[in-house]
Amino acid sequence: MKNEEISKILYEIGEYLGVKEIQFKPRAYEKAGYSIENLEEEVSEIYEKGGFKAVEDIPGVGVSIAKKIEELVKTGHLKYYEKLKKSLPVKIDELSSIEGVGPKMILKLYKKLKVKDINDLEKAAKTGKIAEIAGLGKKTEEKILKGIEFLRQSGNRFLLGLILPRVRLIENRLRNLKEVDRVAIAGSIRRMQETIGDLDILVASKKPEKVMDFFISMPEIAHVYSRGDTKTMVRLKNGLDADLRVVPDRSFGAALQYFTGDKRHNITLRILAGKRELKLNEYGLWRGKKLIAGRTEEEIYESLGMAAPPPEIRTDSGEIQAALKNKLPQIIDYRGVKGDLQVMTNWTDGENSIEEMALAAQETGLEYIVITDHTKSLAMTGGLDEKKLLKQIAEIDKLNLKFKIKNLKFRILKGAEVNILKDGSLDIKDEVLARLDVVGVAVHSHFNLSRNEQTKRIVKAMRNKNADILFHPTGRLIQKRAPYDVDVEEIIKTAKETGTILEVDADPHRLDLKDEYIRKAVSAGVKLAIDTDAHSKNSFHYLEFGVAQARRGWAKKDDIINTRPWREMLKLLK
DNA sequence: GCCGTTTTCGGCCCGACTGTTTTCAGTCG
Repeated sequence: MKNEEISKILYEIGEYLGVKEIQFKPRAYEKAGYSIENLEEEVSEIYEKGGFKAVEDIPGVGVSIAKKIEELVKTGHLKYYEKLKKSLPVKIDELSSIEGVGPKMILKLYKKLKVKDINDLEKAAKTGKIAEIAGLGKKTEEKILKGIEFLRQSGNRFLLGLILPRVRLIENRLRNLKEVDRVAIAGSIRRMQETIGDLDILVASKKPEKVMDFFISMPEIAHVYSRGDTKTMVRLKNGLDADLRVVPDRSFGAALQYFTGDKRHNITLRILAGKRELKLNEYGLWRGKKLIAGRTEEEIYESLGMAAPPPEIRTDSGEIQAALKNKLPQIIDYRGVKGDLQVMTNWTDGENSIEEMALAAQETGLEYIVITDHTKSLAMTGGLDEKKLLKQIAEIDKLNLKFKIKNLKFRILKGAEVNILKDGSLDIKDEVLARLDVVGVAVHSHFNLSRNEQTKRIVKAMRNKNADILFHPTGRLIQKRAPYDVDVEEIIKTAKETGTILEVDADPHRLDLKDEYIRKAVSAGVKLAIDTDAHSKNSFHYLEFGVAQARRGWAKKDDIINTRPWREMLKLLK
């Protein structure tokens, strides 16, 4: 049984216990579920290797939950869970995913109307039965119907890369408003998560009514859920929910800290404050009624005895402890990347010529790019064979000469995105690969091999003495395609052993490697490259998302090879 | 049910908004 399934069951148990109005246990199960969801290793493997004790060592898992996990791993099911489901036969995860529907309402709806799932709920709402229940009303009924509709049409989250330009537009518009003293985007966007659920905007102002008026009159607004002087919630036309909070300037830092999250980070921080007889809320850090800090985030963290961890790593996974010991990692800076090691051109499936790509890269501040068109077995892109590759090498030599004459300080390096065949061999001859500056290798077919076969295949490719970088190592497309089944631990091990670089693909649809694997690779001493995988001259700004991904994986400048000038970068390759 | 540089027992984040039960419970973030 996979971690994903185990954590889902633990979450569900938490929800059942919540509906049954049992105290504190729901959060214990939720915590354990979260912990397991974010484990790098499979619980089944942990159990196999270290037994019951090792499972109990997982944070948030004690004797009781460890026993349940043991039963799940051993038998594939859990009697306790089955019993809960029988005692309250409702699709609890389904119902609680509806906006406005919580444990209390689920219980009421089941007791009065025998509502078991979304379809029952929709029927009950449409026939006006919900409004008849004491404590509920017409508006609740409407809200439920709206919630169901939303869940059906756009239940998923938004890709950060697709939403960020629009968000910055709104941010700048607010910044230019004279009633606005300070503005910031908080939440998952500030943490630069791969996908975001909603938009949290924070404003410091002495005239909140004016700010709210302006906000709800913006052209992007589709619907206003609620409007207050401190908090307004809206739905944007693109389907994104947005919250605007207005706070006094003296509380701006506290609010920014609070709304940036994530939730676990904040809970741990508040408990820490409590232990020092302080109270932390979105208005500040307090000793009794005395405001200790609140104007800036920095002064809040400082008053708690630490530097502020970068938002990207605020996940309560060691950053607070590191900060308390003054050992926060110096993670890579957003301007730290000097070159792009995966760039496509119109020689295959890119839109622009080599020269156009080079000039566009230079405009965004890069010092060099590697041209990495596809190779011959990727027929749909018109992949290059040995002969064409040699021709491209000659073309790049010419362009570099041209740049030199023009006194342009920019270097185009020669490379390829070489296709890994089913058996792990490469589709370009070694003697031609040897003439390239950078050889990227990648899987583009046979995604459905068994874990063992897929891992062996990729490991074999990595062992090729010309294979410098493994591009988009797990092949996932966020919200579209799951990663292929591969043992990433083994890939990391092989990377270390062979000196193969692992890529952090910055394309917002890929962001591959994932943050947890980046952290793992970094701590194993494996070097990484952040590449845009650009197929057009307009895609170099993807670098930001790649850097964000690397930051979330605690990667430092030194861990990323293309933070170096190109000559030094090349020295780190095989 | 979990956890501990206050604790192996006694705690568990906390404030805003809505709807409805006119003084507050439920939900959310």
